[in-house]
Amino acid sequence: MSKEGITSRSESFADWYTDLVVRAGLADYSPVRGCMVIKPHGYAMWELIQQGLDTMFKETGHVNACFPLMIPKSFFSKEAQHVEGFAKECAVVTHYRLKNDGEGGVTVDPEAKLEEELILRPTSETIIWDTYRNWIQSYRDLPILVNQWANIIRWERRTRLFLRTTEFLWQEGHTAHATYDEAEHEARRMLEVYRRFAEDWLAVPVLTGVKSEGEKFAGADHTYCIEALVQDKRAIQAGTSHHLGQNFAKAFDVKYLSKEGQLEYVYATSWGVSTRLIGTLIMAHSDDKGLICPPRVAPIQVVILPMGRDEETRARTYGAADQLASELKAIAWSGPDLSELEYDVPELMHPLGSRIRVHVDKREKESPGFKFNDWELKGACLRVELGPRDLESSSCVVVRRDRGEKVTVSLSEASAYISEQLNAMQGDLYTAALARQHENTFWVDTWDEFEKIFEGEGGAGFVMAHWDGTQETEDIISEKTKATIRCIPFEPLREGDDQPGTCILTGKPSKQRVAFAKAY
RNA sequence: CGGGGCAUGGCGCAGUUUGGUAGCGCGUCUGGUUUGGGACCAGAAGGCCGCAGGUUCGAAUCCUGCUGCCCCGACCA
Repeated sequence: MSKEGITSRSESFADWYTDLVVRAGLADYSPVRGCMVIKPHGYAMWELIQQGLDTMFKETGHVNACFPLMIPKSFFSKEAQHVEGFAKECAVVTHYRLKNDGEGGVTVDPEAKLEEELILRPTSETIIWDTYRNWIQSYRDLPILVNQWANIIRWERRTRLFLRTTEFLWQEGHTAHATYDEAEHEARRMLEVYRRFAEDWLAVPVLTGVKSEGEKFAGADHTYCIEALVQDKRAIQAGTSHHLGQNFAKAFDVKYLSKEGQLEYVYATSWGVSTRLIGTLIMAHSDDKGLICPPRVAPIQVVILPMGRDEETRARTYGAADQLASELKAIAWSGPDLSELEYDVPELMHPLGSRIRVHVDKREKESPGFKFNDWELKGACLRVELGPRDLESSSCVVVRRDRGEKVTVSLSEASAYISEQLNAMQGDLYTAALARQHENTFWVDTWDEFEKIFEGEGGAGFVMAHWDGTQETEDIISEKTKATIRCIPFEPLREGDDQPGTCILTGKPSKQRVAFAKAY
């Protein structure tokens, strides 16, 4: 990485990503291995994501709560399936006190050993279902629709900023229902919320579908997911929604008295997205100059750069910049109306009302050229240049981050133009990403071709191919090609995808094509 | 858990082969000139060379041990 700019994507996609995250001031490494500091600029993106999703959760009838970070170890033996998935990556609290080691440091006090060790939550199903047992007696107590915004600890071997860290932020919804069908509806409905959020807010098109047995959450009956494709043609799981069946109700003995007076086990769902969404949108849209951020989740949507050589000129350009900024701040901007896209969500979900997020950059030490590059790196959606030449003609120069073209606009029309361009950029980013997804989705019918497409390093896009439905075949395929089944899509991507065929590897009968890809 | 790399002012690095006053760039601070695509000049501050031993008159440099981080594989959101 040179002192100016970041590693290019063509040189090394992985280095590009890390350079971007660090240099754009989104996050940084911490003193603890695998953990990151989310810096204000990156955290602002997370806050916008939270606001958008939380509104949608409220509109679908959910309420927020917060459960403890530490979970008794004994809870983990209650549900064997679930433990299998996480046991290898749990942090354990064994003591509750330190003492002086006599050499100027501290040491764990062996006298302060916990009677029962505590697990730092890798996910909260166990403690939540232990709690739900007390909340649920009759059918009148159902459904329970609770979400929590929380941090999670998973001791991952290999970590990457935002994509996989030891500690990360997420939300986890945990719902309880009287019937299988109701839980099924909930799991599907929340997946649709995720799809809508990914597409409308993050401008990232996703495949929706069900996970294969091998890829599903260990404690689930079945798992749904949204899968995105990023610029290096790798897939990334951007959100999951699980139908947990009665697994946790049985493990924690959660029963309700039905209308008919019968004691029945409760059905459950859980669903979550994490700070990984930030990594996803970075890899989906950004370029070699830095972050390209969809306006809806951009901490700074418009940056105004007033310029001037001398005090007198600056007084004038600063005045004009402040004036424009206050005009923009008065505009209620919540993003384009994408309702024509017709989502399969019963509840009306409208984006938050908000104001245009604008910043006037009055740093006098930095040259305009430096500021151009700096804001391109940081992902301001629109840059407004306002210098003496512009004031002569009562205009300004507006540059869209994703286009880079300089457009001269009169000051009287600037705020309306900027508002329009934010809408346009939100839509254009989605369209571009969708085109990229289409260009990188392939239909393959022979094993030779399948192996060839996944040859070499890096991703190869989505490959739609037939699969005989067995775990063994899935394992062999991933061993040979590094590609995994990302999902079994709900809807055929192309006509005939949902028709029977023969397995790409074994030649055995296949019910439908599934989406393969190399994944993050 | 295997393989590789790295550890030197705030950041990025050189110096290590062949031991001899700790250097460069960026950033920071001061002053001045600048400002439409990463400005310039002058001056200044800032280091237990990851830790612990050892060899030596003398160690960033050689030897031994340790620790940490990053990257690549197997496992995972």
